[in-house]
Amino acid sequence: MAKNLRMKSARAALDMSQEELAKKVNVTRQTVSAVENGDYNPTINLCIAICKALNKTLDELFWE
Amino acid sequence: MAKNLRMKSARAALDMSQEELAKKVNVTRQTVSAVENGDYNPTINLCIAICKALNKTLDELFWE
DNA sequence: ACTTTTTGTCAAGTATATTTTACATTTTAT
DNA sequence: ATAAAATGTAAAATATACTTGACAAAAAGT
Repeated sequence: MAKNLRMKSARAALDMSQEELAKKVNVTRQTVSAVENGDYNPTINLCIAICKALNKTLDELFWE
Repeated sequence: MAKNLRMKSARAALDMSQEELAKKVNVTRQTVSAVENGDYNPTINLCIAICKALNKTLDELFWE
């Protein structure tokens, strides 16, 4: 899978580390890293939680 | 989880059965049924495939 | 230069998404 | 009314999302 640069960028715009985001969405830092690097296929609930934490919508971060 | 009535409605609008949709997105009919009934938490790739099959976006079918 | 924070990654384990098989119920068509 | 198609659901098996613990490397701060 491809890297999610939109997510990485949205997180950077809020000056938030992977660990901070991970804590906010109740997953591990490794999971956040894997999602950003396209290493796997997250569940929709995790995607929604990430969007809310980054003030974005699904289309903005995960639609093609 | 709550039922996904927007998805059910979008599928009905195309006069498509759960089985037809399932075939298009390469999952079983039971999985489509479970997603519509909110019985679990699908992966983002499945959600994207469903959106494409129903000519909708993630925000239209899965965002709150 | 050094320290601290952040990130990438890996291996082994656990939780859960998805499949398979199967049967009952509801809806639609004749 | 009856048959056929569509849907709900459940138990057991498999695939994979996610965790835990750990180490190395890159980036940022002093």
